[in-house]
Amino acid sequence: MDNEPKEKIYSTLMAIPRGRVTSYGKVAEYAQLPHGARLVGRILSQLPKDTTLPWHRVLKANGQIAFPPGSAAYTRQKKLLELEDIIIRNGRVKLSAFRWQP
DNA sequence: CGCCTGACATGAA
DNA sequence: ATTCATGCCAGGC
Repeated sequence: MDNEPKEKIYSTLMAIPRGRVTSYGKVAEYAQLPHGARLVGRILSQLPKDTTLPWHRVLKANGQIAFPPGSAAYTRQKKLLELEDIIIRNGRVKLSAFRWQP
């Protein structure tokens, strides 16, 4: 089967160091999925809740969380990010953390 | 088989 | 900086 993309995405996620974040588009790019930003989102949405992947380190291209502010998922992700020294200011993550290079 | 939706990205007004 | 519209891919109905 063609589970390659999924595995690729998993590998990319695991490759993100602590205290650093990236965007769906970048993940898709490094996972060899051209224009697969939504695919990444799809995959993450289908991740099991007991996953060990750092999905919380994945944000939108503009540095915002992909969830509506105030929602449970948003709060959860923000919490996880703050635990990694990634402070969120006005719904926007610190740009310093956004520069992640493979 | 066609239409709609969604953890996105980008460009233009 | 904000809002609207379009493009892409996969799934669900």
